[in-house]
Amino acid sequence: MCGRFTLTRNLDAIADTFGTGIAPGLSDHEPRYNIAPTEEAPVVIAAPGGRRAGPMRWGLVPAWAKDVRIGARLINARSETVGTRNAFRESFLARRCLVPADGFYEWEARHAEGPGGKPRVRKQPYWIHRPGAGLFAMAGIWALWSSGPDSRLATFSVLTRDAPDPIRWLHDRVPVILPEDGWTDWLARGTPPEALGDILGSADPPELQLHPVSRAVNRAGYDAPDCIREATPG
DNA sequence: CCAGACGTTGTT
DNA sequence: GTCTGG
DNA sequence: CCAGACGTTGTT
DNA sequence: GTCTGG
Repeated sequence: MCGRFTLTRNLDAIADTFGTGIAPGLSDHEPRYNIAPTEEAPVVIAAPGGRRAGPMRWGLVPAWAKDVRIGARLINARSETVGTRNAFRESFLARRCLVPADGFYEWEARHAEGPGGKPRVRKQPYWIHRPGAGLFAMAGIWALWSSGPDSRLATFSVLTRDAPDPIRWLHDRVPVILPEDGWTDWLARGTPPEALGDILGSADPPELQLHPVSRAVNRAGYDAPDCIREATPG
């Protein structure tokens, strides 16, 4: 499921929606139409002076990891089990975050014929977003990893849940999207684990729309407005 | 006890 | 670091 | 998530 | 087919 997402709004809009200050590393954020695993994105956490948005790498690297490469496999965490998994539990209990987004992608495998009648699969991407393409908060967890005495890397993972009916035909999992009234408790250090489960379990997904887009988005590293432009599939 | 994994998705 | 499997 | 690689030796 | 990188 959530293997790509968009964040086309500028920093002012993010700061405004999430009530954050901006960490130094974010001052140059440009609209993003194709954020892929291992890339950096702005993430909101609770800080002493209030919420703060700072850059983190997508794909959680636990503190005990010997190698950053584990992060490429830890881009999603199932909300149903995130509290019990070795790789996620500590982050779930102590380091939760909001991942600002205004859309994400899912793919439909279309079976077609290639040259010589050979079967091949065309992967048709769909952009999924709120009506009006407003910002929303994906539930996330994060970790700090040290590769040496002076180098620290902040990484995050996006929580998932069963897809709601309007999306299910396309995909059975979606990111957990937290309503604004759950943000503070989700981010707070002191929220008890039971309450966290309630927040995740009661998070009704917002109304979502989807439409097919150019297969240009399939290529990680291609990041331009036509990633979200409506395309005729097939 | 030690060694090795630590995760999700989708597809059939 | 902590859990699971052998 | 998708796309692209998947490997080593030795030579320049 | 499966793993890695983005």
